[in-house]
This record gives sequence, structure tokens and C-alpha cells, in this order.
Amino acid sequence: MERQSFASAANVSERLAQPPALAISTVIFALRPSESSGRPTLWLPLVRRIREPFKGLWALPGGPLTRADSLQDAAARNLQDTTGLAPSYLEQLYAFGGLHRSPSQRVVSIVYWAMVQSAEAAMARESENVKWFRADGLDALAFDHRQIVDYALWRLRNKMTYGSIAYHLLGEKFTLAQVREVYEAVLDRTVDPANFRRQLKQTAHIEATDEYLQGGKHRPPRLYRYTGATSEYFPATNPPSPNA
Amino acid sequence: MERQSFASAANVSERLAQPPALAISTVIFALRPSESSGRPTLWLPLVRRIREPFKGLWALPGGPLTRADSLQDAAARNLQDTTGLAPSYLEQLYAFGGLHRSPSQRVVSIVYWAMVQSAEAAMARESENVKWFRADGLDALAFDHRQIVDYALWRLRNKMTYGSIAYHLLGEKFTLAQVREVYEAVLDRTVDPANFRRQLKQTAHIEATDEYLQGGKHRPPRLYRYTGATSEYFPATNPPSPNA
DNA sequence: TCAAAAGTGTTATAGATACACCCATGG
DNA sequence: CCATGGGTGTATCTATAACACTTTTGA
Repeated sequence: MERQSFASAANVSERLAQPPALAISTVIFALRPSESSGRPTLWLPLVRRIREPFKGLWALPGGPLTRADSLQDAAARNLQDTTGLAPSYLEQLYAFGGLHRSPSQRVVSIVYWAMVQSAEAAMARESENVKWFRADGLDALAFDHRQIVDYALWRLRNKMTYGSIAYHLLGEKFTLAQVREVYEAVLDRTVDPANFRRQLKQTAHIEATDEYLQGGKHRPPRLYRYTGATSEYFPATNPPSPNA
Repeated sequence: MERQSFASAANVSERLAQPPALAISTVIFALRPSESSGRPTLWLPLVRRIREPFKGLWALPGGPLTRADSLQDAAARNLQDTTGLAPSYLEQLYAFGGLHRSPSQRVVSIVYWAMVQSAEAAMARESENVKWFRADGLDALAFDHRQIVDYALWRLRNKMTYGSIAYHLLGEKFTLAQVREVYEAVLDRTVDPANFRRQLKQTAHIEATDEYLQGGKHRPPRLYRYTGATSEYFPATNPPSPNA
């Protein structure tokens, strides 16, 4: 996905004279039940490379920056094209510009990371060349994408510890236990239900509905709603506004 | 500084067909005594634009990405060229890629932010087209550089509150009161000297020397040293290593 | 009526804050 | 010896963690 329209009409010496190519890639996180335990775990979609370099390996969805879109829009479009999903959260991760990320031509990748709601993620289309993988324990990926995913995971965990971000992985209504499960899945540690509940109650933007989740085996838990704009790209813990 | 070698040999229609230009800019912070109070305050160097667009206005130092350098190296070189200084801290800030940042051609700027030690900053060369300004209360700058500076300030303050970053603005040896002054200057609030001292003593990478700062009017304070690698670009509070 | 999750209350601990106090030096 | 900043001690407040306990439901 890195470089493609660029290379087609150029020979090697022309490539070397060209300025670095500019690409957008996206790390997309969603919650899916683990095959083994059934508990929610972090997954992300990857696309199989159908040409050199790294032909056959899995890579982050992405492509060259098209003239018409802002960086943010380009990332969102990307996500739409490969998975058919709209992000409930989208933020710039980092610009990777090492000299030898791609063997033939130099590529600078501006990488975004996104979260999609679990309900939608369940309907995401897969195919021979688009598959979902567990975020931890990935094999070798194309380019430096393995390190990029690790960095995105680091950022996700970081934001999770102090910030209201977990809700973007859930549906519109959710129980407090579900939020807790997200924390436990992402941070990979257990959280005391009693204290967790109190922390959330103090937090703004969490509104109790008068509905209860039925169908469980035990006492039906109350449903809550997140009131901090659902498609908010830059939450309060973030910059004034580098939307440019 | 945005776009320059790119545009020279191209007419307008060719420009529109070109992919977005890639530029590197740097927000450089240093401590200088305020003209009024004499207390240390935040300053940054700007360069005057000598051609359109925004001719005559002040802008961040920067330029197009040269093939030979990594993004980080390009930013460091930039800093060297315009101010003659070497950064004691350098980190990627954000990639700005709005469609209309530059009137003629589309420019994607990868912006870094840096800190230089106060002793060195005092020797920084100024000229007709390179001047230092107080970081707060800037006038209108070229392009979207004003917003970029504000964002860099936000990031600096954020890192300052939890992270060992203030030392990069000071010299090799410093008193604890000097560190406190940095905090007060950057965060713009007073800090209790007693508690601040204790917090620092718990922190790693702060080593007491057996020297004392002479020449003051009162009891000579002990000098300390920062032992966390002085040119460390990615401290512990940061990503695994997106150095690519 | 029992198991298990929902939800509440209570105490212990760690860290931050406020501030009273002593120490050392130049004038 | 006094003013002032360097440096220490200590009480208080607050957020968090740990965990015992009560409530509500399905089976």
C-alpha cells in the first residue's frame, strides 16, 4: 500500500531523484471476543500485499495521499475503503520517515490510529486479502508496520489510563462492567469493580439511562451512555486544535 | 521556508498536478531573562520570510525535506543552520497537512519541537532575519505557524507536569531553585519550594554534586546534575522507539 | 434457596499540599 | 545581627486501593 501510483511510470534512476513519497496508513482497533476465553480482546484489520515489496505479507491499510483530502480525511477514507467502517475515534499517531522503510523508494508515512465500535466491527467485511488479527502477538508484517502497531498499542494504553476513550470501542449503551472489561482487555490487568464504578461516576460525560440489560444470568445491570461527542477527534485531554 | 526549491522550476498548472510538498519545521524553546522582571521566560527564534507568500512576516525555521536525512536529522540540521545551536531535546510534534496552509501549492509540514540549554541560547546568533521572541503573546505569523507554536506550548507544559524534561533548558549544573524557576516560568504558577525539592529528590536521574553556587547574596545553594542522557530524544515517558 | 454479578460502605495507605521552623551566608 | 533564600520537619487533606458487605436476579 505504500507507494503504488508513484512507482509505476518511473525507472530506478528517476526514483532516486524524486522527493520522498507521502503515504497515509491507519491502525484500526476494535473489540472482538477471544476464540479461547470469549472475553473481549483487541483486534485490528490488516491487508495482504499483492505486489512487491513484501508481496504476500500483511500490512496496515493505507495508500498515497490524494490531493483532495486533509490528512485526517484521507485516513478516514482509508478505513472506509478497506473495512467499510466509520471510525468513532481517529487521531494522528506519528510520522515515520526513516530512510530505509521501503526498499526501492523513500516513503514518509503519516500514520493515524482509530477505534471502531464493537457492534459495527462485528459486521466488518473480511476477504482473502483483508483479515482481522489479535493486536498482541502479531507475526512479522510488511515494512516497519509491526513497530508501528506496537507504538499504537502503547499510545492506546496510555490514553486509556487517564482519559475517556474506552467508550469509543463500545456501542451507544453499555454497562459499567463492559467498560471495565475494555480496560482489563487493553491494559491486561484486573480492575476492582467497586472502585472502578466510583471513578466512572465522578467522571463527566457518563450518563445513566433508566434501562437495564436483560438476558443475563444474574441481576440486570444498568445501562449508561457516553455524552462526550461520539465522533470527537480531539478530546479534552488533547491539543487546542491541530486539525489543520 | 515552506516549499522553495520545489516551486522554482514549475509553472502553476504543473504545481497543481504535483503531489503535496513535504517540509520540516521546528519550534525551538529556550530560556531567556525577561526584559521587565529579569526572571527566566520562554523564548523562541523565528525567521523573517524573504519571499512570497507571507513575505516580511515571521515564520518557524524550516525547509524542504532533503533526501539524505531522517526526519529527526533534518529537524536538527535545521536548528543548526538557523541558530547555530544543537538541541538538547528534540521530538516530533505533529504533521500538519491542511489543504490551504500555503496559498500556492499544498504543503505537508512535519513539525518538531526542541529545547536548547540556556547557556548556549545566550550565544545564539541573531540577525536582521533571525530574531528571538517571547513564546507567549506572539503576533500573527506566516502560514498557520501561530497555531503550531501554541500547540507546541501546550505539549511542553503537558510534558513538564509529569516528566523529567525541564533540565534540557538548563546548563549542565543547576540549583534546585533554578529548576523550580523553569517550572514556574513554563507553567505560569508558583510552586512551593519545600515540596518541589522533595519531589525532585525522589526522582531518578538527579544527582547532587559537592559543589555550591557562589556569588549569591545569601546561603549558597548546592548544585545538581542531570544524569539521564543529555541528548536523549525519547525519554522513558515516551514511545518504545518510533525513531524510524 | 443458592450462586453470582450488581452495587454500597468502610478502612488503610500513599501522595500531595500547606506551612511552621531552623540553617547559612552577605551585608 | 538581621534579612533572605536554602533546606528540613510535620500535620492535613485527598485520591486510591483493598475488601467486607448487602441487593437482586436466573436457575
